[in-house]
Amino acid sequence: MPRAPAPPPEEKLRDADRSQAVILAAARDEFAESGLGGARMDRIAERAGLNKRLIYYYFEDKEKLFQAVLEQTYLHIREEERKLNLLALAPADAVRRLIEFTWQYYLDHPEFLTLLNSANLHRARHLEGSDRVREMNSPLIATLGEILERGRKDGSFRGGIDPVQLYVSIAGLSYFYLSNSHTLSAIFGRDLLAPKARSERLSHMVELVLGYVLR
Amino acid sequence: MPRAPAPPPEEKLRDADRSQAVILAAARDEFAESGLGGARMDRIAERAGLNKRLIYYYFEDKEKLFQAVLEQTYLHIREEERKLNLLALAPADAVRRLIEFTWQYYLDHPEFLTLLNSANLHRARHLEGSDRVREMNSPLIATLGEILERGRKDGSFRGGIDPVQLYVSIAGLSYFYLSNSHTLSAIFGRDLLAPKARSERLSHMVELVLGYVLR
Amino acid sequence: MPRAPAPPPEEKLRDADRSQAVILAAARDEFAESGLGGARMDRIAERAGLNKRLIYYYFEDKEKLFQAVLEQTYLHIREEERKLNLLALAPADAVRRLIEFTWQYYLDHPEFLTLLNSANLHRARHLEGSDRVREMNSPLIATLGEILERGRKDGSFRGGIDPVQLYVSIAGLSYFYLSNSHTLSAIFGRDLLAPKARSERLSHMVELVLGYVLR
Amino acid sequence: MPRAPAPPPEEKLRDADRSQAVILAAARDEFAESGLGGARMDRIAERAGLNKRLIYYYFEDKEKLFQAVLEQTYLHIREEERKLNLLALAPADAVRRLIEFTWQYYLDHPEFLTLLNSANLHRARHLEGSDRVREMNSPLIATLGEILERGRKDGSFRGGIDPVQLYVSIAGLSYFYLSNSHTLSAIFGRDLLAPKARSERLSHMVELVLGYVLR
DNA sequence: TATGAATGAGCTTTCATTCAT
DNA sequence: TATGAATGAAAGCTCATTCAT
Repeated sequence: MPRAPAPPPEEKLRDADRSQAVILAAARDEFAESGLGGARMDRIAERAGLNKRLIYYYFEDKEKLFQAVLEQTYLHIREEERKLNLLALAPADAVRRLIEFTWQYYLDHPEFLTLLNSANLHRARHLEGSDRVREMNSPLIATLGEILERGRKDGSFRGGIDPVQLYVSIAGLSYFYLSNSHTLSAIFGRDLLAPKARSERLSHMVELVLGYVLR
Repeated sequence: MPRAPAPPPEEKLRDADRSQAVILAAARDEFAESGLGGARMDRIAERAGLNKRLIYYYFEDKEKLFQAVLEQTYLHIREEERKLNLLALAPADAVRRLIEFTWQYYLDHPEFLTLLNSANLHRARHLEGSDRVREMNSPLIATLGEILERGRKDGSFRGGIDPVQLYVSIAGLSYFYLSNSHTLSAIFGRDLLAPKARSERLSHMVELVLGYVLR
Repeated sequence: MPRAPAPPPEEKLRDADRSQAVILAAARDEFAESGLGGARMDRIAERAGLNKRLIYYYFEDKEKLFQAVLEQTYLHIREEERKLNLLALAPADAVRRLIEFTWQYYLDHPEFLTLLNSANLHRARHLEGSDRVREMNSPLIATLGEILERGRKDGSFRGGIDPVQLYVSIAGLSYFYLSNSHTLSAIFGRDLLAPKARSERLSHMVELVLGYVLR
Repeated sequence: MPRAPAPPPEEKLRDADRSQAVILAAARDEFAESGLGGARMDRIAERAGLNKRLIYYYFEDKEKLFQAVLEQTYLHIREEERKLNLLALAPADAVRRLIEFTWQYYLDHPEFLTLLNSANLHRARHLEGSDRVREMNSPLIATLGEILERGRKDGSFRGGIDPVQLYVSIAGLSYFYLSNSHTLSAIFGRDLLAPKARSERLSHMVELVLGYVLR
């Protein structure tokens, strides 16, 4: 037979994994650029350099693929957050660090914002029943709760702060600014992504949040 | 919007104006529910109770229709904000009032959030070159600037606060919570839209912002 | 009543005629540019500066309008031919004159060519049953027959020439060259509409036809 | 044509090639019957017995499909002309043979006429930049030039005849008669496609052209 | 595991035509 | 005579998905 000898099984397996990873990355980019409704399976295949049929082979359909992308996306940011090792810092430093990280992560991963928007446009139906996602996210809240508790105990933080509320606020302050930066820049006639504007935003957010949590 | 709304000569709108208004309302709902990519011209026509062809007659194509919806949407919230008459209040009350209004408006008009998301997914290309939108939005920032200035002068507010930053923060705190409420509820396993959760959120936002602006 | 007094009846009538004429001219241009299938009633109305509904009022539908354009077109060329007063010329001069006229008329009225093409694409169903068209065209053949007969009698022309065949040949020699000039120019890599090319073509045609009819 | 026709590895065309060929044939018929504007993609698919989507898969859009049909059409007539092997005949016989062939080809392939008409209605924009078409057509002119040259040298033909002019005349004499046969039949009240009329036309054309080229 | 060929349903848009005045 | 508003049908084209290998 004219075909080259098949690669050893481990390598074949790796190819399969690699294909899935390549598809996921391509899908993430496409969904991020065009939203769920605007994304095209054809383009995802093209981006991945793989046959369209293969996407269906691995991910069943477009919705499931989007869900896989979402899960992977959450997994990534939560892993990065874990690496911050916030509990090793003084409470105020930990809060500041979290704000800085969130801001920088959103800046570095604009796809995160659009993917979340898409997920929410569709009422998070892609997350329903995904226990994995909840498990992924609870450690962050637990950590933030611990930080707030420590701050309260050492007298630096005010009491009664809900870690979920605080996390949502920290995320929202960066998220809205960046997610809507095009609209806001057009509306206010001012480039919100210019370097100076960025650093001013970060300062503002840190002052705002610390001004609140510090007693 | 292709035609300036002429004042109706009689007590009833002319059919043409009425049709355009009906189409705009239907389009707003459809775009809000499904996003730009997911919206269907068929469904917009059906919602409007009018022939699909008429939409093209008045609005040229889907993109232009979306743009018209966006402009009308901004127009509405800015008008409502103007009615608040914030400059008649004491600075701290004005800020609190703006937070409360923003929160309540987003709650009452969930379509505002999704429309903005869609606009941003498409990098605000629907607003580019729309001078009208900038003109609509600048008075709000001017008002907020005046409030901050008054507060600083009477000694109640800290100085150096950029009204654009503050506005973005106020909006973002409500926006993220509500826009992502489905995702967040799923993630944190807690219904963020329950009445109690809502009022807690509002308190949190007011405390956060006032804790920052008040000297 | 707030309306200006109606214009006197003759002027009104003239307006009606004028509108019809304007529509016909607009339709002729549109059909000539885009063919029957590609012509748009909207564009015809726009070209005419009149309401689309009026076209239907006067011409019933697109097909009938095309038919009216065709008839008017034939009427025009046959009238021009009649003005040549060919019977006042010597036979050979008359034939030469007819060739020159045909060539120049097609050059001046490119719409004539495309209208004919459209009519033929649709198998002349727009002319069927149009007695007017036959009546219009028979005088030309009669005239040409008379010229051939005179030439034969005075010994300058060969005998046995069918005037219909000759007319078709004269028309075809100009028609194909001009009607297909774009295609032929592309094919032969040579601009067939350049001034020199034109005069060469006319010489060629005259030589070809006179070389045949002259004994 | 999007793909060069690969020689089939087995005796049967591969499905892809066969599908493309079937689509081309169906498109040729539909365009010939209805023109470019009047042709319907649905009907082409139906004629081909294939899914409409497949047409777009292979030919991108209607315009490109028309272009592919045009190229194939030229290819065919030029191939048939080449098979005539005109250079093996005496000059006068060669000219007569070309006239006869052209006449018969147009009779046998009425679609050739309407396709050309459509192409010219659209100003040959489908041929622009198609080097292939020019390459296809130049050999014919070269051959005709050689025939004229031989005739001149052996004293039978007059000199100074431009092969392009002669070719255009030969084509035009048949083309106009057949392309406009419906219109002309209606106009002159005489069936130009009856057997007797046909043979008279052929005689007329041969006499006309030979009467010119022969010294 | 991987692919090119093929499809049905449905999309946005267009069109000739008619309604109401 | 003249018009702006409105429409049903159908057009070109696209999409997620499946077939056959």
